[in-house]
Amino acid sequence: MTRAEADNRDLYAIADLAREFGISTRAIRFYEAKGLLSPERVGVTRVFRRRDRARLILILRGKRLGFSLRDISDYLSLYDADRSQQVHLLAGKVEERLASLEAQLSDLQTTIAELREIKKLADERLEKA
DNA sequence: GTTCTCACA
DNA sequence: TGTGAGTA
Repeated sequence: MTRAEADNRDLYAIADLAREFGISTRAIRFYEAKGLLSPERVGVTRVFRRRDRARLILILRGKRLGFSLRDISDYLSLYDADRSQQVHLLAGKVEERLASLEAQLSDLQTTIAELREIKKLADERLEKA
């Protein structure tokens, strides 16, 4: 199945989505258990529609950007309810995440500078010996 | 192949 | 934030 075909189809088994996105079926069930996904059922078997697939894409993107499942869940739950509140929440979370990353970057730069200084001193001692 | 639950890192 | 194992 090509990506375009996957995009147009409306019914997916859990294994289809796991394969397409390179994640485990366990992870998909885990996201459902956490309330991020709510596939239909045929009997006991999950049936995912385009909507669920779209949500899964958002989940994976959120994870890649470093957001918790809780954050992503909060965001997704506002999709139907209140879109302007959703955008508001997003803006806040993004700002928070940026601040966190910038703090990490700053810490890393401090650590790198310190290590470089140690390296410099060590190299100088080697030259004398 | 799918489901669920429990233990575990 | 998931995985492994056992079950049906």
